Amino acid sequence: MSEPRILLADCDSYFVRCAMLADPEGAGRSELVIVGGSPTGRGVVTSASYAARAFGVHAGMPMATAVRLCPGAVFAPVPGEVVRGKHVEVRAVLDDFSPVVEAASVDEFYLDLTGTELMYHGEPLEQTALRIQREVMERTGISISIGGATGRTLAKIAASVNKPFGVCIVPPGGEAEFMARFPVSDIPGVGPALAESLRRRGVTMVRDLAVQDLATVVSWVGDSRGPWLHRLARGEDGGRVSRRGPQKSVSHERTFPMDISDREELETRLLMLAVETGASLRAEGLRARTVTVRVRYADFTDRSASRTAPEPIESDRAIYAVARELFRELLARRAGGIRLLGVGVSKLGPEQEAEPELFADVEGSGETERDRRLAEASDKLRGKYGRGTLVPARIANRDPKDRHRGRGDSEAES
DNA sequence: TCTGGGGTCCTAGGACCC
DNA sequence: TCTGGGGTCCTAGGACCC
Repeated sequence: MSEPRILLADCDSYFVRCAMLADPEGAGRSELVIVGGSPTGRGVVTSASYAARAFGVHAGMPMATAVRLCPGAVFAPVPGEVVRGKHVEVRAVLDDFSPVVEAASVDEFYLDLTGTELMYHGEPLEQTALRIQREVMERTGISISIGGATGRTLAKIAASVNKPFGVCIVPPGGEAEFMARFPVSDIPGVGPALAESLRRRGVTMVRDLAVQDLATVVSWVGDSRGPWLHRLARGEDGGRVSRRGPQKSVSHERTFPMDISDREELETRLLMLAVETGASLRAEGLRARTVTVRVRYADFTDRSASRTAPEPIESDRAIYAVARELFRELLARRAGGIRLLGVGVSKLGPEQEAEPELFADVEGSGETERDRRLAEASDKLRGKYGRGTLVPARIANRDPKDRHRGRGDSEAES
């Protein structure tokens, strides 16, 4: 068996690069570019150029803060179309280099080059990585950084070492030494909560963790994360590259520009979200058994309620019917201004082409054949004439100015 | 400074069944 | 009489990732 040879290709400030390509005359001409929600709204920074990062701007920061820190920047919305398009282009280049490519997110790809030594005539992994990097840049205009190691987690950490446009390969056998220098919070999967609980035990760096025995680490972080974290601290990374499984949930949520207390207004928003979720579900060719409603109150506490139907559903009407019941239960539990509302579906399965009479009025699902045909018809209309063509009467009857409020940032780009 | 939107995975308790 | 153990499903909440 040859040693695992795993690469992580990570696009450098990907959303910024896409925004520059989407708007060559605006963002494309500036060094200071910040991509995210509206600068005056409640959004956060999705990505900032390296020049803007020098001002202290970083992903996840409220836009209002970013404006204050870096007022001279060009503020751009998320360029959804370019983001999706370049993802496909980058992927195509990577497919030419590796038989196994896994898209871990829109801007990260794992490559498994295990067993390709003959194909590459014994070329050192670093040379291969440099060639991949150059070719991605030439063919797509996207800058990537590449990390390489015998496991996926180490490859991912390595990719961050020489960013941007860098390559870092961890030599086989050098894994433990490589890991020792990092804070535990640099390990993907160790977030603020776990890092803080380790810090209280005197562990900040991976090297502090590596000297602990397995039983101790398990007693600290639990049976499921303990063995994983213990091995990783020693540079033992069994993580390989695999195809992603089927999608498990579909959801849409929206933070309002101002908190909303009015129930009618909230139920109208809920309907819009149910329609969006239904459309996304059907676009994937899926049906769902569980509907979940999520509410975030003004004080940032989240509450959710979910219900699982005996039979899968797919129509906007059926999703909304369940969502409204759940929403009213949530409101009964706690009143007050609401900042965010979300509708999600899970327990997904494939859409079935079945005999209409077999599915008509299925006991318990509350969804009829008529509901499904109506949903299918509106999908076709939307596909033909664009989103917003067909909205439920309750939404269409509202003031058009009103309809625009509170829409997502990604829609502001068009 | 006042905190997005889309996901995945884990935990823990209760219901229900054998 | 007052008390088993395991498996599976559902629900709510939370950590984490990009």
